Amino acid sequence: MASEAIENYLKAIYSLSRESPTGEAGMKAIATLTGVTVGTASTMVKRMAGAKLAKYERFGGVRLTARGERAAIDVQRRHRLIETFLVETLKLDWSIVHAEAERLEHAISSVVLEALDIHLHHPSVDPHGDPIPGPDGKIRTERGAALSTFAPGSKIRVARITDQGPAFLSFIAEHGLRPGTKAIVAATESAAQSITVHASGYAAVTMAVAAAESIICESA
Amino acid sequence: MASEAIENYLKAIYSLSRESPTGEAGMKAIATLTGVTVGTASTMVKRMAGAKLAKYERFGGVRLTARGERAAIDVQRRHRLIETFLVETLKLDWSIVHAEAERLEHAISSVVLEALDIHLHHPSVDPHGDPIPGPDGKIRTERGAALSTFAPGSKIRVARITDQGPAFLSFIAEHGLRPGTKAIVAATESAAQSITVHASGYAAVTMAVAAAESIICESA
DNA sequence: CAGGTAAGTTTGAATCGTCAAACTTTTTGG
DNA sequence: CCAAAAAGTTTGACGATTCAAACTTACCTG
Ligand SMILES: [Mn+2]
Ligand SMILES: [Mn+2]
Ligand SMILES: [Mn+2]
Ligand SMILES: [Mn+2]
Repeated sequence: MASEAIENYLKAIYSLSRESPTGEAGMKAIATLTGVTVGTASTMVKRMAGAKLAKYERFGGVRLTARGERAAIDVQRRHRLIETFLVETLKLDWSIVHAEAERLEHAISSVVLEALDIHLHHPSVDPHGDPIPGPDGKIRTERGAALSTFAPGSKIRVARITDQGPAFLSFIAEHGLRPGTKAIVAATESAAQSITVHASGYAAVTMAVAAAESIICESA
Repeated sequence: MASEAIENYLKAIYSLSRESPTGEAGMKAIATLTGVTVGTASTMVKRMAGAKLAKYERFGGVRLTARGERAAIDVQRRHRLIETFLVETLKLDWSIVHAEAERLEHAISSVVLEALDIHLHHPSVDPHGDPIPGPDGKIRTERGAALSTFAPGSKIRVARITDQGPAFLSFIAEHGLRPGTKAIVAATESAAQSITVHASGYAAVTMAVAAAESIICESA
């Protein structure tokens, strides 16, 4: 099995290459996401290439091999099931579970994981709305567009939150913006680079368009 | 915080010195319990002494400092609460949970731990009958005597199992011998070094006296 | 008490993961 | 096209944890 460190690199490379148009991750981004210096990331990626988990050439981008990708998805499944458990069963606040899962994901065995999955009745998304990969590594495709792309008057449903920071999560939850809630885009103000959203039963909230990029929604 | 390795040494020294008459643990025993060579144990204990977690002198026994003991008890609390959770909530078999908890105990934060404690309604013993230390480090004293010390005809109640091996645990569970069950000592045969126990609703079972040392019971 | 055995210690080496700092290559904006 | 800037690579070092093997001390047994 991959070490805890390697598992973190796998996740980082996986999610970075996911959102990059080239399908490759840069060293700098890998280093930042894993909280390590660029030199360290470079060294470790080379080691991962030796272990047939990643593929890269000097000064070129990094991508995972099939083996590496599968391993990354496994870690992601563990992470998301654990987050779901922490919120659903232990009633922890969704704003803190990401950090907790970051450590537990490396210590849980597949026996415990599958028991957790059964206990939670095979959830399909985690508390942030991210899809939970199946035990076979299959992931349901994610739909939706950033809140920032909706026009005033749009009726939306929050699908996912891509910023896992506790402060942001707490802030938006106070205004009802959690995965599943419905809301209306009340206004956009291009001069102020702001967008105002109103979830029924909550006070309307105005936030920067940049912040609204982290809220993925569907038309509703 | 202590590293995962150090936490394992802490637990080993703690439980060994607990059961030793001198209150000290030997290097050989520490090494065996942690699955490491004696040289490594020696090196690590010296390091722990430097960190004021253990106290020892060359060629003398090892004991924990107050700080070390407190840290060891914390790990034990985590271990036992996790075991309880795995059995009670996730319905895993008690014969395997020890090994699982051995890894998870190092990854769980106090926030998650206390949430687990609440979810389980503050259990006082783990699935093997071992007491769960309180968050303050207090441990209820353990009563009972080894099954091997009871005379034929004794009515007993199983209190704890001190052998955490899956094979032994599965074996005795098949004969109803879990913490809490009542049974009668049907016979002892000194020539065969055996003892026969009968739990109501189960077939009587004969085992070596040495094996019966691992089953702690009270008169009932 | 004298050996012999068991227990404990030291040393030298290896692996893993990391950093800082020097260096190299690529990219980018005039 | 060309000089900074950004990105990436290497090297040397370090701390943590471990092993094997040589060595030392303590404990027992006849
Ligand atoms: Mn992690
Ligand atoms: Mn999540
Ligand atoms: Mn452990
Ligand atoms: Mn136990």
